[in-house]
Amino acid sequence: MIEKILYQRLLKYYGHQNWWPGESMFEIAISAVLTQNTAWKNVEIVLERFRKFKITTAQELLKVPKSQLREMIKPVGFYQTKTETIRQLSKWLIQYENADYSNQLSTEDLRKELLKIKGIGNETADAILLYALNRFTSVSDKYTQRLAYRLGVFPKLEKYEVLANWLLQLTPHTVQDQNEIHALIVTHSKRTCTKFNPNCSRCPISDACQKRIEI
DNA sequence: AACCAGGAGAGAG
DNA sequence: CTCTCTCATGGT
Repeated sequence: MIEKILYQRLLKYYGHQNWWPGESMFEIAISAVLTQNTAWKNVEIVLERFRKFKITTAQELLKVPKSQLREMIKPVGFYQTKTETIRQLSKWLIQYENADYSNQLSTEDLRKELLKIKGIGNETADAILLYALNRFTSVSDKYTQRLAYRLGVFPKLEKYEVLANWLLQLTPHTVQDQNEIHALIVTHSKRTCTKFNPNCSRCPISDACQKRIEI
């Protein structure tokens, strides 16, 4: 089964990804929102601005006037909605950090809280849980969806929950492995299979590819 | 110059 | 439940 070799193949070929590329819990959480349907390069522009203006904590972000915040994050697109989302997320992070019971809350409860924030959906919530809060969960996305389909794991493009469970079966049950597999799938998809290449000469899993069609 | 990028929400049917 | 629109900038 492809499940047994996929993780090993990707890891051997691409190496450890050392995700998430952020310098703090705050930066990782905020950038998870900023990168929604946006190229990471645009997120880097905004992160650099934040560092330049000393916005390195949730408290500092909330001090910035909304109008100024909108201008600062323009490069990532959807700047009006994302401004509201990162402000609400910042408020949540402050509450989370101040709560003594934060470590007692289950990952599922934290997930529900994050999903209440307008602008945070399944993928972003899981990304924050896994990469910012070091909680055990999986992060699925469109790349995972297409990859699983092309490998013949599912006969169609499956919904988030199904793919999230597939990822949990794919690797050992640790935070680090889920961290790695999602990063590997993103890296792999960006480098070789964003557009389907029927030759796939530099694809480490081309022999396992069953559905050779573009979706 | 269309098309996509490390999505999500609202509305229609 | 699934489909379709919308939000928006920056790089190919």
